Amino acid sequence: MADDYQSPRPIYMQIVDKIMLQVARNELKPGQKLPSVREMAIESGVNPNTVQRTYGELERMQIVETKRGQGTFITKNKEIVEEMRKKLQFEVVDQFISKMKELGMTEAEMIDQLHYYMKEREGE
Amino acid sequence: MADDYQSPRPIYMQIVDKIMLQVARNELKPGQKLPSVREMAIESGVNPNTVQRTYGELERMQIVETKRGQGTFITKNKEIVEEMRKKLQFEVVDQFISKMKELGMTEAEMIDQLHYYMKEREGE
Amino acid sequence: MADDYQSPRPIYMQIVDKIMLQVARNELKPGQKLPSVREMAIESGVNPNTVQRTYGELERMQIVETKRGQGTFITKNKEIVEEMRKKLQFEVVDQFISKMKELGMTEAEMIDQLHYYMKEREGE
Amino acid sequence: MADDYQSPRPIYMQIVDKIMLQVARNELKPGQKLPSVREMAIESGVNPNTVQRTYGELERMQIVETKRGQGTFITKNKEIVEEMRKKLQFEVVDQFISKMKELGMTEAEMIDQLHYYMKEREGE
DNA sequence: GTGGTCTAGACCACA
DNA sequence: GTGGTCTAGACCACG
Repeated sequence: MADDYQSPRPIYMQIVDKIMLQVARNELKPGQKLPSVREMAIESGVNPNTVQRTYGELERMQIVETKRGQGTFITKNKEIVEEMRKKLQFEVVDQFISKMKELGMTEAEMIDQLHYYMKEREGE
Repeated sequence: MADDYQSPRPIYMQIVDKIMLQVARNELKPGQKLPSVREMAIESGVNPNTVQRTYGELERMQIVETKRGQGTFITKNKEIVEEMRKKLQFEVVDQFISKMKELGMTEAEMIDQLHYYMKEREGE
Repeated sequence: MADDYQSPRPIYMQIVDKIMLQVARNELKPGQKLPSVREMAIESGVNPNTVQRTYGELERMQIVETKRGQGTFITKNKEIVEEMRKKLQFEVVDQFISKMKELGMTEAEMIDQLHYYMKEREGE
Repeated sequence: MADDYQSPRPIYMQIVDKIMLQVARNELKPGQKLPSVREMAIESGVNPNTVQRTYGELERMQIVETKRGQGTFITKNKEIVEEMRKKLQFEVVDQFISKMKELGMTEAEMIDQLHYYMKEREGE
């Protein structure tokens, strides 16, 4: 459903990405309950194993907490959420700068390119 | 050598990336001969099969031409090289914009972030 | 099995040809699962690597899609299948016309030859 | 020059093809002298080894005779030339019929296709 | 179970 | 010497 079997990115990580994004945008709020593994599997048209792995990964990152017998919840720890948000941003910007530098571009050129392609996207 | 065995990106694609970058920066010039499969294998510390795959991939992209018994050469077709260069740039910028938008940022904020992290990197 | 080790055409391409033909003749239908790499390897009496290459090639041609952990499937995109069918036909006819013209033959003569050799083959 | 380093067909066979065609069309006449290996190599922009192999192949087919110290000549044996001409034709037609049959086409359909693509080529 | 990558080592035709 | 193909066998992440 929201997953791409072709992409080189593993499906379970695609779902991780999606959830992290929803958290970062506050669409999923601290303390909110996530769908059960089975529900999410059906929703996403994916094997329950895959969702299990997604939740495991999110738990490792402390973005999510599993309460036995109750389900899986977004952490209430706002520091962690904030940290994650910053890390997401940082990674995007950092990767952009690194790659543009590899291509031999200066900061001014990066901004030029940015303007140029933003215009091309207008109306989206 | 220049490859990372941990990266999820396959080694043969890492070498593809490296060569494409060298072409984009004109460090590898149109018509120039690449090291033979065996030489490159030793240089890169990988199996010749892996390099073979790299060269095959580059040939599919028309960045490289192979002449039987003579070796593998950067294409002399400058249009293809230019197109590739643009595509590389576009992908980087496009991905940046998409991800930043997903994070809910405006163009002004993107440029802010860019400035901010560029300063942090000063001296590199 | 269905491959010819003497032919100048690589084995993996012979298998590609065979599958494309089966698709063109609708013996392999859109969405249908192909044998796993290992199964096909045994069926065809070749190394799994060789089949892997075959499937990779077919995927590049978009005739086949691979879903992680599930297997390899004929594309459901009927346009691509139809396009492939036409391309196969075109290539055969085009090559025939080109070569016959090189031999200095007119259209009438081509048809004559066609009739003549078709009769010779009767009963096949 | 007249050779294609990209084609899967070996260069020496591409030259063989070219010469056979010239003989079939009587552009090269029985008894006529071919250029020396060195001349032909320069003409064709190819390694002399490659031309050597070409002449060897043509000699094996008895289309050409080498007279020591004099050079290489098209055979005067018109039967062989005629046989070759027929064989060339046969192979083209035979391959066409085989492949069209593999695609599941009847004789009528073959002729249809032939007409169709001949029209498309008009003006060439 | 699936496909994907990699190594090691071999053989081949071609230039 | 060059690239191209193939086998055998291994390991991996993924579903």
